[in-house]
Amino acid sequence: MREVDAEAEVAAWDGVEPEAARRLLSAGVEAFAERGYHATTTRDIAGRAGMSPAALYIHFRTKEELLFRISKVGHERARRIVAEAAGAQASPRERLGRAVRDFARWHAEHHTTARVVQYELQALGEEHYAEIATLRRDIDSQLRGIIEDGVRGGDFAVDDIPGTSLAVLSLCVDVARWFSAAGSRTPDEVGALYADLVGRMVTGCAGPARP
Amino acid sequence: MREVDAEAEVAAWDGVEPEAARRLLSAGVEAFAERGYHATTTRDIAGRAGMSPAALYIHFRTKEELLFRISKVGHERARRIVAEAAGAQASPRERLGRAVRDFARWHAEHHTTARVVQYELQALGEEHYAEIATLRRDIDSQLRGIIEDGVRGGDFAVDDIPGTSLAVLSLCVDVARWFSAAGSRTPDEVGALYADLVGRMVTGCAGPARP
DNA sequence: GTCTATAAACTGATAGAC
DNA sequence: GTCTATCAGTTTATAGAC
Repeated sequence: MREVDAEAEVAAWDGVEPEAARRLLSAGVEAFAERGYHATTTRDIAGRAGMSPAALYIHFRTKEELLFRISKVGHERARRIVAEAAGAQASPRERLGRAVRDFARWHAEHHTTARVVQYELQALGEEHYAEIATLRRDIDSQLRGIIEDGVRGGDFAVDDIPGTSLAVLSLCVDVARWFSAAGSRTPDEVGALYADLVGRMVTGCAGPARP
Repeated sequence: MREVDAEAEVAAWDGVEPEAARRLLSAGVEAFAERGYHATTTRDIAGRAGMSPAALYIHFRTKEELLFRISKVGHERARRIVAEAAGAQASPRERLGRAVRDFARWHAEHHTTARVVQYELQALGEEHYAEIATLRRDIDSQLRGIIEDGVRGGDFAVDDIPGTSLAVLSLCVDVARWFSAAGSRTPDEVGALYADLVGRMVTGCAGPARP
């Protein structure tokens, strides 16, 4: 199980050269997700990648830069997922469903990477954080745009658009915290469940037993 | 603002004696929430409490024990909030609304404490973690119980009860991550918004524009 | 109970051989 | 590019004076 996960995460560093840098990024994701950035030592990362402690500094200037590279690639992937759903030729309800399904599923399937992406921002330096924050704002506004479209067109009944948008994003992001590959739910199931729940959240109605 | 927050958090350690231990717990919450457990030094905690580094070890055996005390008191408070709503004499819809409103509001109002409670579990030792995990399972089952009651009585239309329960809990917990006292929402407003959103989540209906 | 001083271990990062 | 060896600084925790 662990090795399968590690393989899957290695595959995500397609553009990175040389191979040793990819191994270090993959080892970093594993270690940061497991223990947190500050509890992880450069020795641990290098060891997981099968190298000496010094080898890390050939490919990354500092431990923080390794984190930044992980965070950047992860955020770009997450942004693309939401942007593709938001830009699709479909109704707001279908776009929202797809955005939530794919975004939540990504956080489940890549929960190790997602955990680092979402919960280790604190450890980034000021300039690196600013760069990541731009990506995060874009993800936020893509999602809010879908909801705004739906409300404008009468598809959704939402009172507090920024609040609902924030809650939907928060719901999906937190999948990274609780999801476990050993648990009873597959990433696909999480995506389907969450798309359904969010669909209900944007639907105002006087259904059964609603006062 | 910082001093007001600090005062508010100090008030939470009512039962703890002596006063120096309360100051250390309060300083620990502040520091852990700001930088994370592993990035916080015992020097920093003691400094914030106006003491020398060695003074911490008079009141706590280790830094981890300080974290455990914070985590335990926080989890007990959170559990009580959910249990009181779950045990109220009211309809499932009212009990769920109250549970979500109060639980989400607590995570907003006490977001520093809640951040430590929810995001520093990793740093606990094995035995301490096991003790906390019991409290967490209880919170989980209290909430699921409300939803089960509602489904049984026909008040709620929920397909996946454990999944919905997990999502509701996750939604509320993650408030601690994003909530900022400087933001535009008050804890009361967050509670009201979340109670509304969760109310919709458990309502199946063929409302406006739902396929 | 609190302080100053310090032990003992570990950490991120570098130097220089190969 | 990678290694071994190591520096300089920091960390948790303790010893002993007051």
